[in-house]
Amino acid sequence: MSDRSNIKDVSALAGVSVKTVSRVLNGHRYVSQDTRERVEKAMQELEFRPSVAARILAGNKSGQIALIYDNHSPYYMNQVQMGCWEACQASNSRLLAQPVDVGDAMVGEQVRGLVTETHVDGVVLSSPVTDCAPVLKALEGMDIPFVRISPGTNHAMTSSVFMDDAQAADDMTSYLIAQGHRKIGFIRGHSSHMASEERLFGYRRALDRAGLPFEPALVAPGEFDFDSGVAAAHLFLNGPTRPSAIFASNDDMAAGVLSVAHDMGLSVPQDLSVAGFDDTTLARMVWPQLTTIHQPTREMAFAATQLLLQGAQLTHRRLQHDLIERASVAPVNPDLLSSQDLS
Amino acid sequence: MSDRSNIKDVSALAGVSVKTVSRVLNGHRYVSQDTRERVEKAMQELEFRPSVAARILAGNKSGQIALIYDNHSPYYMNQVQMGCWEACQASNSRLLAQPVDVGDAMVGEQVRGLVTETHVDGVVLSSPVTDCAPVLKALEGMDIPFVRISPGTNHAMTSSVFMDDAQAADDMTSYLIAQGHRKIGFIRGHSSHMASEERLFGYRRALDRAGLPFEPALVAPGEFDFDSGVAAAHLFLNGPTRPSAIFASNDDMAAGVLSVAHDMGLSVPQDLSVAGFDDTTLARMVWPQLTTIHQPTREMAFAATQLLLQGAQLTHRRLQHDLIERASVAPVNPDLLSSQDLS
DNA sequence: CTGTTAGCGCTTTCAA
DNA sequence: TTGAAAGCGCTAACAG
Repeated sequence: MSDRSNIKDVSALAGVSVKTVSRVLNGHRYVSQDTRERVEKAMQELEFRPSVAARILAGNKSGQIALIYDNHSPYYMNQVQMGCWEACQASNSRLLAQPVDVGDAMVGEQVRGLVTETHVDGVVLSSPVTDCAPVLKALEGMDIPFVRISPGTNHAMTSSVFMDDAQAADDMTSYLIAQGHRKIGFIRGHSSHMASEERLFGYRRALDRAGLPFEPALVAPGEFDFDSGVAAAHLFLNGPTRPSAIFASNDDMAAGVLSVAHDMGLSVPQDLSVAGFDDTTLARMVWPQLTTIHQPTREMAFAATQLLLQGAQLTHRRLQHDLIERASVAPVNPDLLSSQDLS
Repeated sequence: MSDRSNIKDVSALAGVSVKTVSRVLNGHRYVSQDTRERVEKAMQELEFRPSVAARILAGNKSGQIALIYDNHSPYYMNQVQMGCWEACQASNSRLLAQPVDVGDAMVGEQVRGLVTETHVDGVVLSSPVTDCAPVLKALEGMDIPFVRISPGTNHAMTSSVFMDDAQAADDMTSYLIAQGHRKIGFIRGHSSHMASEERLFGYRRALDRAGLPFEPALVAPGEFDFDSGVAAAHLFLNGPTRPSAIFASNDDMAAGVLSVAHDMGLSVPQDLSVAGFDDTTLARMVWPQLTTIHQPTREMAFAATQLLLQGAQLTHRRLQHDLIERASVAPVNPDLLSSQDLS
């Protein structure tokens, strides 16, 4: 705070009123070219930087938005932060990234506090805060715009950015079919997430289009966690209708399947193909043999932030996913299914 | 901004002056128990939240600090953010996390702008911004306290928190040597991080002490990301001087090496030992076969932030690293090195 | 196109 | 232990 100069200093140096300086600062029209230049020169000379605090207090917008997240995967959050950050850069806004604990009984209050204390103009919610009831309720009661990235529920409630889960699941299923698989186990996602239903639908649609029968025995329940994947893998691999490929609705469950496959001495993908959704790019790194649907996390964050900053009314944007094939998922060799490999 | 209540509303409801409310807000002494309770009740009733902007403008401290970083590894940044965040929580401060590009010619100006615009009370610098001359110069010229996490240069300049990178790399290298390895590939870190040089030094020192030759061909460049690890692994494993162990300067790169090893059908650690620095515990969980130097990143960030918030004068704290051995890294079996395993 | 005058919501003197 | 008044640096009406 050594020698901060203020708008008054600038106006004095430039020989104009403070209001004129303010106009220049905010890019208003109706400032003569000559005046504008004089003011800008003065600002430069004094290294003038407008106080955000003062602008907030005087005006009605802060130029700040908040990103609220509950940190699950570093990679996921990194992508989200970068996406939001880039959009803010482009709009000359500041980003306040605030972690919360969606399990905390006080989350709603925390968010309310954050918003009123900092005067942010809007809020970006990333999963799983997107579906955290206390937070949504707090935000709705505050008359502040917010956008959600991949909301699982209540799509109609706010603007949101998401991907086409049904198509993604369809793509992956079709890919597996093209590899020669005929019995493909599917592990559902958590029932509270809209995406789970969508993915199941996509799976069925692909089977249907390929003329393959839908077998209920090849669908296992799941809750998006590692243990669900383990349970489902046991169900499939020890059951009567043994699939040659297992498609999990997210990467944690796919990890569970891989773990079981490994324990049983099965090689992936020679003995069993495992596919999953990939939130983070991490899964791909960790398990190169995993073929995944890559979710465009960063792009979604960017788009969501853009939507918020542009003040778009209730807009929904669907972004494209990618199917990322890492290892060649070998066509099924039924003989191999029973052999006990080394590895 | 629907119905924000202000300090005046509170004072009216509580039947006291605004100054008294302010006193309660700031935890001043000299407020009678009775008055304090009345005020607190009024605040609660009105869901009062003090405007940060107003407090900044009126007072001389903002209750905000900035964390400035240049995002190289998501894991690393996640840990840094969490550490800073926790320290802020404890001190009731707000954290502004701001990415910058240390290569940008304007980075100094950007930081200067950030500081004066937001009125932050202090700044935490994480590597490699810790050693970014334009930023350091800008900060020094502003009379604002700042603390550095793992600075590579000018230790005496500011308070800092760091670990002994050379010793850590030395420890790991010595460990690998003790396991019987004689050819140990080393993957350097990003050149903008001073720690990279330290680690290379530690690697060389350990070799030297053990009487092993330093072979330039066993040092690969790296940029702290997954792809660097992949590239380096290819370089080593397909090159003429094939090492029996690869030591990566961070965990993202170690992951890349593991991925390649897997693709090539090599078992770790039977065919190839892989070691790395580790910002989180995640890498260790995912790859139990990985031996790592655990960097107390989060702890360093926490300590640095604490130092800043407590206004400690020129303090340096060195935190201890740990060598975490996960799987028994089998002594080298040269025969295995050329065999192409199934797996 | 430009200037004047009130505040925004708080903290800080200075009194009581 | 409490209160009254004067700003902090800016923007928002209103004038000119």
